[in-house]
Order: sequence, then structure tokens, then C-alpha cells
Amino acid sequence: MNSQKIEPAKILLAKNIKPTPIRLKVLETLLSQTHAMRLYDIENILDGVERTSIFRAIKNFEKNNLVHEIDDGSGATKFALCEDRCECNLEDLHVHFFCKICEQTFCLQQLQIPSMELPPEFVVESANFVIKGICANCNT
Amino acid sequence: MNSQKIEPAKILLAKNIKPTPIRLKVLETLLSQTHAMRLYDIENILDGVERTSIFRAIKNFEKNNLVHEIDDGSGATKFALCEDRCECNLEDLHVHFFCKICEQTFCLQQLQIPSMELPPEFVVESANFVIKGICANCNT
DNA sequence: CTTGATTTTGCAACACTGTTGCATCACATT
DNA sequence: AATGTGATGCAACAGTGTTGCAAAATCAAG
Ligand SMILES: [Mn+2]
Ligand SMILES: [Mn+2]
Ligand SMILES: [Zn+2]
Ligand SMILES: [Zn+2]
Repeated sequence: MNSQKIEPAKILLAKNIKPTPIRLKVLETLLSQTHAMRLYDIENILDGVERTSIFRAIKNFEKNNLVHEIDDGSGATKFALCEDRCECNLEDLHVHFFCKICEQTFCLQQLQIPSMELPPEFVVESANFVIKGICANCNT
Repeated sequence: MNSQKIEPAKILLAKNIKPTPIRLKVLETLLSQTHAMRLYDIENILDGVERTSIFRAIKNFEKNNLVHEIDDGSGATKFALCEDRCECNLEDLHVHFFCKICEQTFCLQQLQIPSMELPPEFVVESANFVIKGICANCNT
């Protein structure tokens, strides 16, 4: 019955994050959505919680490989939960999809970012691959 | 001898853009660089020209397929000239490279953005693929 | 050329996002 | 209880992009 409340704490502890009230709220918010969220989105849902506190919680999550950030060109960075065993390495990177209509961003976790043959002496460390168009929901 | 001054105007006219003084200056600035530029970079080089005027010139260029914009995650959008026959279609899209050291962004025009097998009902219209790492110049 | 319409530019102000500094609070340890 | 560490709230700030409006330049007739 209280298993719903125990689970988020477990997730945080598994990543060595101290489960403070705000961090739990932020994590629960992220868990409640199927798409990536802006700081502002979380702020709206968690009415009364400071932007800065959410910001620092997210930054903490990022440092501990619990969330990854997506730059979808909308102006605001979006955040989404990583998969269980994600360590945010190159192999963990996946393609994202930004819908121009609903403006939501989805993780296409099944689509790994392809490796490219770079010019000589270029070293790859990370990547951001966002496909833009119309999502299934908005595609009548 | 004045062929240097005629050329930028020709480029603009070829794209049906009226070659006003500011537009010529902005285009010349873009032509003088090998990497993509922020609005702020152009503003610094064209000292005395208003940010807004550069902004509107760039937007005009974009609309007429003379420049394309790149979202490299640095916080500021970057702009680079399109290739001659570019119409900013899906096939014209290419990969970009952002160097974490010099913070410059390069067009890898030889690397076309690969097409991905999207989930059903998803329609692709555009894409932004940025690889991040260390560029040849900064790679000792 | 003169007039009037259209476009371009300069200037100011604004909105949004992300970020930092600092004081306060909660909590754990001694 | 005293103390130290970390979390949070509050305020202020910087960077970027964008819009409104008036002045200036350009263009198109008459
Ligand atoms: Mn994702
Ligand atoms: Mn490019
Ligand atoms: Zn959609
Ligand atoms: Zn570099």
C-alpha cells in the first residue's frame, strides 16, 4: 500500500542520492510523465517549490546518472530519466524526438545514436541527436 | 579590384535578398569565418551595428535558405552559411561538431544526417545532430 | 522632382531560461 | 546541548532572443 512511496526513495538510494523531500517530489514528477520535462514544467506541477531547488535537484540527478538532458531547440533544456543501468556513456546515448505541434520531447531509447566517421584528429565525447517532426499523438 | 565587393551582393541577389548595407556586412562576416557564429560574435565584429538589425538580417537569410542554424547546446544558437544549392531539405542536413575547448562549431558537410527508423506514425521534418568533443585544432 | 507608400534600421524594453550568493533551516554527530 | 554539514528559500543577476515603435532610407508612381 505504501509501496508507491517507497519506490522513488529506493531509486535515489540506488544512485547514492540522499532522498530529501524535494528530490523525491522531483523524481515522482519525472516518473509521472512519459516525455522529457523542462525545469518550468516541473515547477508548475510542484507548485510552491522553488525553481532553484528543483534546479539543484536536477543537477544532482544528472551528476549521478539518474537523468540526462536534451537540447531540443525549443529554447529550454529538457530532462528525462535514464534507464536503469545507464551510465551516460556514448553507448547509452539515444535519439530524441521533438514534436513541433505538442512541443513534447520523447526518448527513442531503442535508437542508439549512430557513430560517425569524423575528420582526422577529431575526438568524440558526446552527442545530441534530435529529430523534429510530428509525433504519433499529434499525427491524425 | 572591386570584385570583392560585388560578390556578396551577388550571393544575396541569387537568393532574392535585397542587398542592404547591414545584410552585406553580416554576410561578409559569415564569409570571413570557417565556423558557425553566434549573434553575439557577429555583433562584436560589426561594432556599431545593432543586435536587432543583425538578428533580422540573419532571420531573413534563414528564410531564404542562405544560412542554417545550429543548436550546439552552448546556450546560444549558431549560424552558418548554407552550401550553394542548399534548400534546407532533409537531404541537405548535415552533422555538426562542437568543440568543448575552443567552443567553436563546425559544419561537417560531408556527413549527411542518417535517416532513422522511427516508431509508427512519427513523421520526420527536420533534425539536429551535434557531436561534441575536441576538434583537430585543440587536439594537441 | 515631389509625394506617398514600403522597407530598413536604431533604440528601448521585455520575456524566458539558467545560474549564483547568501541567509536560514533541517538534520546528523559528537 | 553544541557543532558542523548539507538542503532549501529568497533575491538578484546574466545571457539570449524577441517585439514595438519611431526615425531614416528606399522605392514607386504621379
Ligand atoms: Mn532520452
Ligand atoms: Mn552546417
Ligand atoms: Zn506531438
Ligand atoms: Zn576546438
